[in-house]
Amino acid sequence: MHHGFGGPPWNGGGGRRGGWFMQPPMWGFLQPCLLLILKEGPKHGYSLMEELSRRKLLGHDVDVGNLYRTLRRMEGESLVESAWSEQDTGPNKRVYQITPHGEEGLMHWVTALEQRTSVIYNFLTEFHRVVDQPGKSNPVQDPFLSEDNPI
Amino acid sequence: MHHGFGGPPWNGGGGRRGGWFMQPPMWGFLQPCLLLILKEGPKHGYSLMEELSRRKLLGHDVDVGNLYRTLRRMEGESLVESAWSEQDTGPNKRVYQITPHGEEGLMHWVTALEQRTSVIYNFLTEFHRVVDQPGKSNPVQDPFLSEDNPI
DNA sequence: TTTTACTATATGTATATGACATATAGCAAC
DNA sequence: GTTGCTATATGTCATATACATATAGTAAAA
Repeated sequence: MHHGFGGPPWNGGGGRRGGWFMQPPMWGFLQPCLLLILKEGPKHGYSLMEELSRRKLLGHDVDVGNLYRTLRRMEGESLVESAWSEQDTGPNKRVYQITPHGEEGLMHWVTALEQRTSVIYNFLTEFHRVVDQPGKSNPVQDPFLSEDNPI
Repeated sequence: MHHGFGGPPWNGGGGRRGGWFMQPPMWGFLQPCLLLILKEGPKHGYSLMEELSRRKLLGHDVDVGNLYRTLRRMEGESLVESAWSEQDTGPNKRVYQITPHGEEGLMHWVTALEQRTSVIYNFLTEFHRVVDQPGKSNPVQDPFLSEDNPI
């Protein structure tokens, strides 16, 4: 079934590439993923990308452009530090290291994600309470207003 | 401890109002919350706002401006429909009703949130694996590179 | 009567992140 | 010389949020 209206891809609008109901983005989640990997030890951008893919931390493909831009932003916010590593062969690498402020930021992200889990759990519970009602008919469709719904 | 650098409030940057490490936003989550409430029956914007606060579905305060803007966008995407309800007393109300396309969108959001839960769970598991290591010292701080971390 | 407060809808503007495309460069294999 | 991989980076647009502000009806308080 084709809907003519627009809107973002995760609402069935299609977006630029016409995908119906794609996954909405998990905002800002790239950052704590990078901090977590960097907490295990210094790494450069490309290997961070590979590690994100390998361990499937993000839940979706990594956008390389966003990865490098995010790392530079995080450096500007003193969450990470970088230094050039000159290679004997191949292009040089910019190696990143987590800072104490970055570790602090990671801890706060962990707290936020724990809270987020409970918020989602609460939503899904409410959803099933509303939807999985055996014997109860769906809410009014027509007429628009009814005595059951005093607005 | 005061950090001089900028950045968004959820990175400890302070933002406009100087709060350190506030919660990062849960992007797009307002929409499924509205759809869920509307699945129980038609409602107007202001009462949707009250219901969101009362049931604490969002996990944070509702921004009234974003609420009305989101409802208008959702109507443009045919997720909801609206009609003016003329009041005997007080200002008129624009009453929203969920559409079949909106119910479909809600279902896809539920799927997305279930996946999101597992992604967060995976992240938190990895985090505790990395951090809660009794007897293991923290990763190298200085020198920047070490033999333990062949980059 | 002016002010305050509540109900109700809406717009203006700045910001942050994501999605997608593109640019640059070293190096190796074919 | 073309393709492909490693490695870093910018350009541009879309989208949702945060915060401020505007408008209007009603009612109670000052």
